[in-house]
Amino acid sequence: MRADARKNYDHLLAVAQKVLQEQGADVSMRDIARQADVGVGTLYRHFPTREALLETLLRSSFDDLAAKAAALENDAAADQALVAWLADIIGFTHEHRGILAPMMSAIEDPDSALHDACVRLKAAGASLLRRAQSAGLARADLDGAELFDLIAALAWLREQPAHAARSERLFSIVRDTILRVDR
Amino acid sequence: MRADARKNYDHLLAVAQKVLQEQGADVSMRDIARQADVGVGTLYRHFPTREALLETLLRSSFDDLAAKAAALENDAAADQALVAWLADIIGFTHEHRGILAPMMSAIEDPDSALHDACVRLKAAGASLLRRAQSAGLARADLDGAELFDLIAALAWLREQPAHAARSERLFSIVRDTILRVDR
DNA sequence: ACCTGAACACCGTTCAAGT
DNA sequence: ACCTGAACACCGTTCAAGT
Repeated sequence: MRADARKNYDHLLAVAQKVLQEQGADVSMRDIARQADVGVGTLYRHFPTREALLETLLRSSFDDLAAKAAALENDAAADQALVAWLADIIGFTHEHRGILAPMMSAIEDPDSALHDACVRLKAAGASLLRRAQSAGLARADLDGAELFDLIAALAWLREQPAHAARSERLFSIVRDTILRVDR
Repeated sequence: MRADARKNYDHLLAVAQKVLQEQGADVSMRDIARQADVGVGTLYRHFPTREALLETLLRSSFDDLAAKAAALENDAAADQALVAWLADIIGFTHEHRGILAPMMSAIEDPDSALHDACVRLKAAGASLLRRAQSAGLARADLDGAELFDLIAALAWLREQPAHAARSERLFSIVRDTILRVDR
């Protein structure tokens, strides 16, 4: 990459990170280019789609979540490992406001730049679930796709301002359903 | 209302109903006006906000849901009454693609034209829940707000194309959580 | 090779001007 | 009293023209 291009690329990423943090993942592409003092075309040249930008920005976070899942595979308590990871995912989507919608589209669109990251997350969750099920610590009649739906639904709720106060309560309800705990 | 205004109003409603059905509740206001062969200003004059239009279009459906809830209050099986009504709500939001987002905003915005309808639904659900709880048929540690969140989350899932195949399965999982059924 | 920004096709919403 | 649609301030995305 040419030096000027590299500089634009890096600067764009830095600015995008800040702007996404402040405005959410659905901020306008124009706004990002504007804040970076760069033509819109330059933004699109480096990141042909919003998903490509999000993927680049969040790659390390996705890697962290995958690594965390892998580490938790060796955790003694298979149920607590699963729950801890679910909480991490929800925390992640909550930190990155607006990321859920593109992720939900990406999971069924193999051409999306976010597709692989989503598939990895889903697989990691499924694996943790299977392990908990093998240990008899999670309900057996649940598969990875259903688990993903439940997490996505909780993540969506968490994005609703009205719901904020009940966030932890509902997480624990769903958690107990997954683990099949009676209280 | 003047005769020409009345005619525009009625025509606008008829066209909006058709267009919303085809395109979803987030269709552009411009498109509605265009399809109705009317200036945008005329649409805004009759319906100052998208919520006002939606409220008018769906008023009878909201009334039906409220009436249904009232009728179910006298149903012998308090648990089945609650579940049947939940299914109705989810069916309603699914029939009217795109209605969930404005409803979620409306419930915390007293100025929204949809606010009252949402509050009524929430209250109706809470009442059916209390009745089921009194009969010992629903878990006691759940309140109306939490129930509303759970329904909203299921309704949201149902709007996700990827989730379609698991829709009924997840409904039954959440249903059993609410009723606290062990299988 | 890369950048720019005008251009195109859209929005939501308002409001002066017309009937 | 009501209707119209241009006007304003935005979008996403592309691509000819410039460096």
